[in-house]
Amino acid sequence: MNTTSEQTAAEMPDVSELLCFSIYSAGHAFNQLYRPMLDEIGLTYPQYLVMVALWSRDGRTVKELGELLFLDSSTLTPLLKRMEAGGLITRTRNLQDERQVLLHLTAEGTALKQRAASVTGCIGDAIGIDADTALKIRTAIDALRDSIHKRRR
Amino acid sequence: MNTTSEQTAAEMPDVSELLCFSIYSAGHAFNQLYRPMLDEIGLTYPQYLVMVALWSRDGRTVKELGELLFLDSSTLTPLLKRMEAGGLITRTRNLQDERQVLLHLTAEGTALKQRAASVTGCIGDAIGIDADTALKIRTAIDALRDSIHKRRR
DNA sequence: GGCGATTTGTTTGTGCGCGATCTAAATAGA
DNA sequence: TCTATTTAGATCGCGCACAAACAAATCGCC
Repeated sequence: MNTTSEQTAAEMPDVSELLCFSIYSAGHAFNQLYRPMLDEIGLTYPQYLVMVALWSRDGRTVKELGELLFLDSSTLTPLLKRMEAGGLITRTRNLQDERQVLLHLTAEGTALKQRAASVTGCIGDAIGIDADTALKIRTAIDALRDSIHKRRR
Repeated sequence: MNTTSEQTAAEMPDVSELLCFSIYSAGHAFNQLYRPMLDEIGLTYPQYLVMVALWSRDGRTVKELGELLFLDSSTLTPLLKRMEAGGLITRTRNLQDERQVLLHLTAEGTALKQRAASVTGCIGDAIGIDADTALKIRTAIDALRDSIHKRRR
């Protein structure tokens, strides 16, 4: 008996027993649940998250948005360009610091919030759990995520 | 007061309050946690899940694998081809039903299990939660995912 | 002021992930 | 038997997601 990788074949758990797989597949399920509703307002799921972030506070920088969504600028730049091309947001350099790009909602982007509100409501109905249970799950997962991020530093 | 989308601006929750976002970002965190370890054995995270599935039962069809992992053939076919090119698995048509493709581990693919065992162990240490808590989270998320899948039928 | 280090965002290349569409094999029915 | 339907995979197009490499602006420090 030792602590190296010389383990018996029986020690590899089934894929369905991995916590990471539960989260992985639940993420896909949410994506698929949102897709048809978001299709109707012309958003992808990550774009929807960007809009939610900007609806709550307009004029963020790419970096701020990335820290909020845990996404890299190399993911956000093309995504934001597509949203700009779609007329939802504007991307302008900050005149006080030309390194930064400021993100602002257009009138169209702001107006979309009303239509998106019903999507958010539908999701709540669809997942079929009460707010208290949802909060408990969310708290546990957020703690897990933050713990992982901490260990990656 | 009515039940249409005419809601006040205040009703859109912050992105960090969305359960779907917690799962979305935790999924990314897991992916980033696994990546450096899986890099060393030449696997991506979805490829690792395929390997775990085949280590527990070899000779699955693409369809069976897709049902287990909740992935479409349009995702799996190219992924499995890359794994075949990498010498981890073989893809052969089932002679009893030529529509099916059987997936079998190569000697190299089987051998990789030993090295992967330490990865799975490292993850357990890294996330820093006890098995009981992990099981509770997993059960809740799995129920959520299945509930979503049920409503999409 | 000048210059190296840091910060911010972009580009590039690779690999998912999925809807839509297609092909071939198997099956069901008349 | 012969055709219609179903099933299993493959292909295509698009949009993430991220590492690595890059460019430009700013900061720190003299």
